[in-house]
Amino acid sequence: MHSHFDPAKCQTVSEILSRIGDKWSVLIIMKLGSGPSRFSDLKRSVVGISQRMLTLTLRALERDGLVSRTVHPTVPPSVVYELTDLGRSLSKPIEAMGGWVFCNHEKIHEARAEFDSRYAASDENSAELHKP
Amino acid sequence: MHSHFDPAKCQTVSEILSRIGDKWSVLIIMKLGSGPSRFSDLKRSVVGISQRMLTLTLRALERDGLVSRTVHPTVPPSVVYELTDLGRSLSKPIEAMGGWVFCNHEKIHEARAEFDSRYAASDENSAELHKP
DNA sequence: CGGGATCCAACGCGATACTG
DNA sequence: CAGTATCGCGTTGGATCCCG
Repeated sequence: MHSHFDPAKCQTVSEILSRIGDKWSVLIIMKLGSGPSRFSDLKRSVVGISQRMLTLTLRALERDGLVSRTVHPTVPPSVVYELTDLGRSLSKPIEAMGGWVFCNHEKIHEARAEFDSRYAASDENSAELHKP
Repeated sequence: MHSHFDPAKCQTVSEILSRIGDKWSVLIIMKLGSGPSRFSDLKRSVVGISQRMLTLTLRALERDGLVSRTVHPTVPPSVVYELTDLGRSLSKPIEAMGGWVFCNHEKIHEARAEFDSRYAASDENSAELHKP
């Protein structure tokens, strides 16, 4: 049976998807899906992330109960992040999305290329050469 | 065996998820999942969206080949948007995400409440940050 | 009716510097 | 090592006006 798209459910889905669907959350969840990581590990694995965004995203994920944060009071402090049960259960639909993207991203890029070439033909000489 | 989270795949997934995971795309895809809609229909169904964001989001979805745009040259022009086959296939993993959210959003809100109350104790005026 | 163009406010996010 | 604090700019997105 198919679920209908009732408005209330949609908005909740949208809200959560906006949260976990941002650029960095998915990458972090995917990385943590293969095991716990320390802060520096994450920073190295998630290429291009700033320490600020890593901290903010981790706190958001922790706040949502998807990631746990464990501080080991060693002399150089080490903090280990790990998916909670909730976070691990989220990995499944994310993997489903991942599978879909893996199967269809070529079609998307083809569609984009076609769309762009069609659009560029009618607007090719309006490229902005000067900016205020 | 199941897919590991290899970096290349993750970044592609992240990119697409960022695109379709934004606030409005999901709502529009969900709405179109129940059948074709005209521009005004969508504007009315997707509560809170501005005509600008509706236009921009629809064009992005069209560019990605997820939505088709059909113009009927009637005297009052009418434009009908509809999911493509690709868009319909995307509905499935989105529904999977939706199902997960539907089952777990209470846990998320509980986790947030607990996190906020714990955090508010040490910084009581940070509660104001979450208000519109 | 559908949507492009423009102005402007808000904030997301990176870069940098400083703590414990 | 694992953050926090501050600044600054680029992008996002709403409001408004106008056009086919």
